[in-house]
Amino acid sequence: MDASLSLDSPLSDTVAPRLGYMLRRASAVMMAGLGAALADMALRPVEGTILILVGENPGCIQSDIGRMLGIKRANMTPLIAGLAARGLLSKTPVDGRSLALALTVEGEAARRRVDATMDAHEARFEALLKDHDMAALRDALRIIAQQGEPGAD
Amino acid sequence: MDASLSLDSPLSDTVAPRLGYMLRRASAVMMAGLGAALADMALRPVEGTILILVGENPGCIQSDIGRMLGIKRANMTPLIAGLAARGLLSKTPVDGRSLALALTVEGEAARRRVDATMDAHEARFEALLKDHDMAALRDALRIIAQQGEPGAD
DNA sequence: TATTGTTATACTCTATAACTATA
DNA sequence: TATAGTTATAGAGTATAACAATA
Repeated sequence: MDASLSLDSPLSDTVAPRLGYMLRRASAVMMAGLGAALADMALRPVEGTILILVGENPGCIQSDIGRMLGIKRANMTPLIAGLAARGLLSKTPVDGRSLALALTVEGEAARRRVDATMDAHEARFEALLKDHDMAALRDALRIIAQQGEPGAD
Repeated sequence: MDASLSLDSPLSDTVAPRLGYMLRRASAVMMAGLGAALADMALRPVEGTILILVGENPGCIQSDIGRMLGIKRANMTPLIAGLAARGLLSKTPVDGRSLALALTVEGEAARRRVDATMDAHEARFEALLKDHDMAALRDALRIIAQQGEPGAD
C-alpha cells in the first residue's frame, strides 16, 4: 500500500523555489563536484584554495589567508600544519609572531594542478549556463555575499 | 613592521571571482541570516523547513521529507524526534514500518511564524537584487543544482 | 528483496575560550 | 592594547554500517 499521500499527487514543495534554499543546493553541488575533482590529489577544496592564494601571495601570513577565506585563526592552524607536513608549503618566521607562507617546489606543482582542475570545473558549469548572463549572475552573488559579516575572527 | 606583502598592494585573490566560491559565500550569508531570524523560535533552518514541508504534506512519511531535502534516513531520525519531543509534530504509524507526520496545533502556529520569517528574509534579498532578473537567477541556480546526485540515501 | 526507521559511529566544518608571545 | 599563533573543546552537518521489522 502507498504509505504517502496519494498515487496521483506528488508532494508539495514550496521550499524548493526559495532563493536561499536554491543557493544552498547549488553551492553544495558545485562544492561536491570540486571535491571529487580534487580527490585524485588528496586535497580538499579549502586546501586547494589555500595553495592558490599562497602561490599568488608568497610571503603572506597565515592570518591573511584566514581573513580572505573567512576562516578563523584557530581553524587555520591545522590546515596550514597539514599542508606543511605534506611538504606543500613552508612556514618561515618573519617577526617573531608571524609566519610567512610560501609554496615549496612540490607545492607549486600541486598548485598548478589545482588551478587547472578548478578552471575545468568552472568551465564545465559555465558551459551549462551558456545562455545566461554570467556577469549578472556574479553580480547578484556578490551583492548577496556582501550582506554578511566582513570576515572571520 | 608590515608583516605582509607591501603597504601599497593588497593581496591578490583569484579565488574570489570563481563561481563555486561565490556561490558558497552567498549561500553561507543567506543561511546565516535565516538562522539568526529563526533563532527567536529556537529553530534551525532545517527544522523550519521540515515544519513547512510537513504542514503542506500532512500524512507524508519521514523518508519523503528526507528525500525532498537530501537528508539521509539516519540523520532524519533525531531531527524528527526533536520536533516531536517539542510537541510541534506528531508521528503516527501507518503501516507498521512507516510513520505519518503531521503538525500539532502548536506546530502549525510555529509553521506560520517560520513561513512569515522566511518570506521576509527572502524579500529582503530580493529587494537588494531589484535591478536583477530573478527568474534568470533562479534558472541558473536550478541548472547548477540539477548537476548533483538525485537525492540522499 | 527492497523499504522504513533506528542506533552507533566518525569525519568535517565551524565556533568559543584560554593561553603564550610579540608588535 | 591589539595582533599572531596555538591548543582544547563543543556543536552542527553529513557519512557509512549494521540491525530489526515490514512491504
